[in-house]
Amino acid sequence: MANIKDVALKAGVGIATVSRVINNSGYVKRETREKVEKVIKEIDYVPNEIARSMTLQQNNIVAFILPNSTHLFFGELLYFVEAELFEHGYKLMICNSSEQIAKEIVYLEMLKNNRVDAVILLTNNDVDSLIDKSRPVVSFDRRFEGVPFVASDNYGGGEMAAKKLLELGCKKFMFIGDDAQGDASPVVTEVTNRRLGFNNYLNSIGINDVINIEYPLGDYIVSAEYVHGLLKNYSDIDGIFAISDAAAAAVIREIEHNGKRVPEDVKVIGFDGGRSFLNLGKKITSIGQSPELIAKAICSIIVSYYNKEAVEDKIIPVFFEPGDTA
Amino acid sequence: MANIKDVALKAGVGIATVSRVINNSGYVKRETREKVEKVIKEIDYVPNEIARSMTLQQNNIVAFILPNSTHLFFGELLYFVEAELFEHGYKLMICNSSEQIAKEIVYLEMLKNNRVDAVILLTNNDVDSLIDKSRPVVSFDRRFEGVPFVASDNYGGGEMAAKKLLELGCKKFMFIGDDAQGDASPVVTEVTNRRLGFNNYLNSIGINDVINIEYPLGDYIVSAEYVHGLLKNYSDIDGIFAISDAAAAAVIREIEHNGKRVPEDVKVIGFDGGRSFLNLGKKITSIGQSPELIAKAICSIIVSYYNKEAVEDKIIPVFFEPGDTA
DNA sequence: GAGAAATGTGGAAACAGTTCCACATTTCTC
DNA sequence: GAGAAATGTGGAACTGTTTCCACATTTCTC
Repeated sequence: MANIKDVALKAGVGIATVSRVINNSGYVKRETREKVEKVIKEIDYVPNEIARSMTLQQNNIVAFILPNSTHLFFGELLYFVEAELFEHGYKLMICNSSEQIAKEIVYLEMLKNNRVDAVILLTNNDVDSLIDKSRPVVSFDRRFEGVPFVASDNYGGGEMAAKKLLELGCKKFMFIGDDAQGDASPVVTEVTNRRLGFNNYLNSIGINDVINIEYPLGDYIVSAEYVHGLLKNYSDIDGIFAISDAAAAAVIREIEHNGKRVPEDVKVIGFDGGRSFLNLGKKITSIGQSPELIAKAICSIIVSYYNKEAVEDKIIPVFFEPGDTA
Repeated sequence: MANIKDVALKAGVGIATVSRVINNSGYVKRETREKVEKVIKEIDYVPNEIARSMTLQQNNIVAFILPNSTHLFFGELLYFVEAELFEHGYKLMICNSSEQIAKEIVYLEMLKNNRVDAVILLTNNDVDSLIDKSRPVVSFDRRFEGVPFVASDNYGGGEMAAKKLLELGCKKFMFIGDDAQGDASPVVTEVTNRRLGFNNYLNSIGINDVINIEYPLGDYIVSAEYVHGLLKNYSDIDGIFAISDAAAAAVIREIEHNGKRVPEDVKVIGFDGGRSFLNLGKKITSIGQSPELIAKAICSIIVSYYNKEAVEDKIIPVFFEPGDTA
């Protein structure tokens, strides 16, 4: 493949001049520019971005580490992040961790090697010590010391779900989420915030018997048996807030399987936005997160890094998405 | 950040020796190796992959151009492609074209600049002239001259759907797909193959009144009105094969909206595999494509490229995925 | 029309590695 | 124990850019 030297030689100018033409920088006489441009076309020269990134110490590659792009919401987020980065001239490298910390570690190392310009981190694991904080990192949904953070207003979302279920006349409430640690844990995850928003609001109006049950991490893969086991002891519940739409769907299936009707007997609100092109029958009522706004927030932080501006955490509003299950 | 020279200096050896230690190549005395390794740890040296790719003329980055990772099947494919590439030590750059040829063009150009090692192409556009065929390219679901090709056995899938609907007693058939060109077009897309498999099989047993109707490209975004318009003139149809599960879902919704029952009055088979974690109510009966097998086929072609082995097209079997709609 | 400012150009260093080659030392083989 | 083979090491060229710097030429300004 032709390189800059070939162009310079053929055009009878110096390498520096060709570089100036390509980058539209410095002074170049019109005729010289035209001559060079002609040669570039002729020999089909394409600047080597790898060599550029070497001198510039910058490659405009952003990496996105996420558990699983198959998860609808993550997939949407990925889509919008990519679109937004594209607008700003960055490329996106995707790293599915499949929830495996080992894979996350390998990726985190690899990204160091590759001098990736920025990393977007979406993980449930405690990888604090592995993050190269000397480089731009943005974390979604999980706080790490010294790393800018973007998340939906999960606490507000929890409150919203509680209010809605109350409004609809529910009396006995349940929260379902992968919130292993409970209040004792030092780590306040965003899932915890959903639970807290939900519980605290209900507590604040005198409802103290909210049931909180644990749903396995990685909410998109659950067996019917598992869900059955979770729910079997709670027959009087009539208002459920689930950690995700996927969890909500699994729960609704189980409830209906047991002969109760949703939403007539039990109302269920999920989280993420209830979108699904494959939905047949009911649409899940949900607290929506906007992947587009989140993506924009993440990217604006990355852009700020590039411009050496100060970066700060961002909390994105959620919205109520009506459906057929509450 | 420390570089190889720093290591060499501190360890009192030559740069070449450090390189040999890192890459485990050539001869290095045990003591020397240990000394170097110690220094690497001490000053936290991480080899710069950009510089490496420059000399090696290879960066182990594969790009995947696809319309939209939000589409469930594409998202799954992306997931498995990434996982498979990871196993082989490659990184994946993702390029959502959003079906816009303009964005595809920009990406195709950019990937040339970045000397990406290989490109996986998933497009509906005629970008033949834009493909840099001097470099490894694999195309999924769309044939380009001189580009290795991977696809599901779409023709077989069409036959399979026809047989199944016949088996279930259907009498009047319809195919719904984004197959604008019709038989007259020179381009045989894979969608065409699904249609042909379906039609040809029915024709071969004497059924010649199959209705083929057009469904808009980008099957994941359609309005109810649009679908209504498509179907309103065909009240006697009782067996439908739709181009995708998303299309099937839209069609089923419309049919039920019009007071008919699925599958009692009309049976519908989709394409892709019927998977969806958000499904409530019916699950779509479908001809399944295996994203995992497809991903493996794509990656094995890329690996063959790297090893300078011959590459050849691969057709991946499909399977019948039972559901509630046929 | 002289001196200053603006414009135009190319050489060479720098970026951070790999690898060929030459040379030195050690180990083997008969 | 001599010659051959294997092992060990560093220098330097090379990958393809950008950019600083020095120098040349043109255009302004009074």
